[in-house]
Amino acid sequence: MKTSSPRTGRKQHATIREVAEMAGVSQMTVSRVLNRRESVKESTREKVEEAIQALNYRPNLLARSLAGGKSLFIGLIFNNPSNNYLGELLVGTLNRCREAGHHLVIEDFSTTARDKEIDALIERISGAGLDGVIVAPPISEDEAILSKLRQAGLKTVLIAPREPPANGVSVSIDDVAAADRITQYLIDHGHKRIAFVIGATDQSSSRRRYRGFDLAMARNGLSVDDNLVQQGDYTYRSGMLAGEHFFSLPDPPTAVFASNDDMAAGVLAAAQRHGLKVPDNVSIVGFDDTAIASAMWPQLTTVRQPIAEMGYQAVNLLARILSESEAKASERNLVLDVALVERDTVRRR
Amino acid sequence: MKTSSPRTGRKQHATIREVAEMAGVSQMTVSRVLNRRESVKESTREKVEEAIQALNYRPNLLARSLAGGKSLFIGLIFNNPSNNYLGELLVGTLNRCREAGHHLVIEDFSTTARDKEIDALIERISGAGLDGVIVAPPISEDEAILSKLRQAGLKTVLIAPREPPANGVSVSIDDVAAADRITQYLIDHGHKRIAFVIGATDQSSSRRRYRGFDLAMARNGLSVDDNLVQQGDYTYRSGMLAGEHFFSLPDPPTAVFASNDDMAAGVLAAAQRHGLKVPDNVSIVGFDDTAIASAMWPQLTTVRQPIAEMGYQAVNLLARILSESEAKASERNLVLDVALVERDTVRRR
DNA sequence: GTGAAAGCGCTAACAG
DNA sequence: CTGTTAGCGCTTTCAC
Repeated sequence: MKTSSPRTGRKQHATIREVAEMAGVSQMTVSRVLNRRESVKESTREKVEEAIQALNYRPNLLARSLAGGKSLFIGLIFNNPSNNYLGELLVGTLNRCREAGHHLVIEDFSTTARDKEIDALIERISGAGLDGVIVAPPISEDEAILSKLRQAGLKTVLIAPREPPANGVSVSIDDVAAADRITQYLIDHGHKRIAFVIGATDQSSSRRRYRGFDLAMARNGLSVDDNLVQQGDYTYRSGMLAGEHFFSLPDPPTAVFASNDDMAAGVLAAAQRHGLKVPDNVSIVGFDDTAIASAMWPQLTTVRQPIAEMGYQAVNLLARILSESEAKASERNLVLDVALVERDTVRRR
Repeated sequence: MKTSSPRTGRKQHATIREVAEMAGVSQMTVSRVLNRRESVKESTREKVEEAIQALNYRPNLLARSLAGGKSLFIGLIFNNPSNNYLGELLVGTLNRCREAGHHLVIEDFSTTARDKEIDALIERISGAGLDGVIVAPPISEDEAILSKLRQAGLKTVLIAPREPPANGVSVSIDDVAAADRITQYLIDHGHKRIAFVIGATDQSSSRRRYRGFDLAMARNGLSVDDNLVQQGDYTYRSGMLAGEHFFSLPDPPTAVFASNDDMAAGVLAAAQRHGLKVPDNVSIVGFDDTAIASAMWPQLTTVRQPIAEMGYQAVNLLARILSESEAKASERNLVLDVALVERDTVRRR
């Protein structure tokens, strides 16, 4: 890179000074209209805006941040670059960072298994002069790492953590409400014998999703047959096993709600092996809307988290707690709504 | 954000000036040791380095970029935030950007279908003052968009394009070599009757992967039975159909190579429906190592692209062509190696 | 309402 | 080998 001037485009970029000259005002005035601040006479504002147009002026973010003295350096900690999550999370996070003039520093904790490595990584990020960090799942459920982060004195925002942290800040979805909602969707489609596959016992979301299912059933006066609830572990295989069980029953369910998409795909495979057509003979829904949901056939009706939005909000939250003198426990645990994704695995009964 | 000072950490960050004072030298000297440039007397260098340590000094990237006048603004164009690709691509890209002090501006072309929208987006990014753009697949195969980008005068680097662009710059993998390699892997495991599922006809990678398969078979003196080559379209369903065909044959294959993971999953489903155990009775391999490859059971042996690395190199390439006066057609099309991911769907025969 | 001056933290260019 | 002088493009502070 031997470029001699910044932002080397084909045309040298206009600066605030040129705009000021052209409009016959001071840089300060231009800056004020840029930041839509306080009093600027309507007529001068117009002149300035014309000049901006004419010069195709764009403020230089670097200079702005440097002079302004705001502009945070935010770390994003994750542990699996091929996670479906990550792309979207980065999109939302990056977008907000750009808007607000912050800088995102990504930190890959993938290889982290042993304590020593964790320590090294934490050392690295706390030495990097980051203002705060956003922690993506599943690290946001990893108490070992979280506590070390806290010890290092880093401000953190957790994405979809196990529990809204007592004294922390997080953004998550309401698993209970989401599970309730998709169960209700099944019920609204005339299903009464609905089976459920529970997620991994070591993840808190499993319990919450089960609770949501239970709630919806109860509210509709539907009983939950013990035979129609199977323990899974969020893997395809466990879903398949659960399906085998359901479809071998003398009175099989007309619909199955699996706590994630992988298990739903497993249930589907089992159904097909039993000669059952989906959705004609049995309806299936999942949770998460990961890649497999649209890769399988028929495509899965499921529920999706607003992941990009979560990243976006996480940046906001972090910026807020960083600027607050501390305290103010309000709105520290943001809960976002999910969306129902209707595809091809549910049929009215 | 009402922070009054930049990089608001708990401790105010040290500046180059403080380091200079502490070491009893000028800022320039500190800057020189920071940039490990030219001649600095060993003894002064040491003094400076001590001061840096003592103050826990980190250079401010913003200031560096602003003063240095380098620092590019790079756009990354993609069209599917939940693409498996994207997370990793962003990781590599972002990492290199940070190292080099560049800035990444992400551009989502997801909703882009009609010409008008494309125009609007292109307008937006060419107005944004970007120095250049990196184009992720599958947009990198979209001639309509590519030509408009070119028209707008934007410098581009294509990731995994249809063909190495005649007059462009790209980073890709060698599909032929990769397909050849995994076919050879199957052959090395004693397979002779190997079936192949071709990818979508409208994607160039399909042809290349087929060629690689063919090459390996020919080199090993193995014939390719017409009955053992089926046309697919990169979907799960098409893989399943191909599998149905293969396993209904009087003399079914002992191994199947599907041109992507989704189709491989479909083949697996067909095998299981035919009562065939994988990998005991039949081996299966895929291509891409997307999420489904480790979600299915047994987990899929496949081939994986070094996606993060591709992003990293794309930034390098872009920076290079931006600084070159133009010309210099060498090394404009970087081809990276793939990795074989051995999992549980291949058995020695 | 608007402007002038003084930097943000760093590096380039030229002296010495 | 090292220091001085000028900024990078913007915002802040404080006058007017």
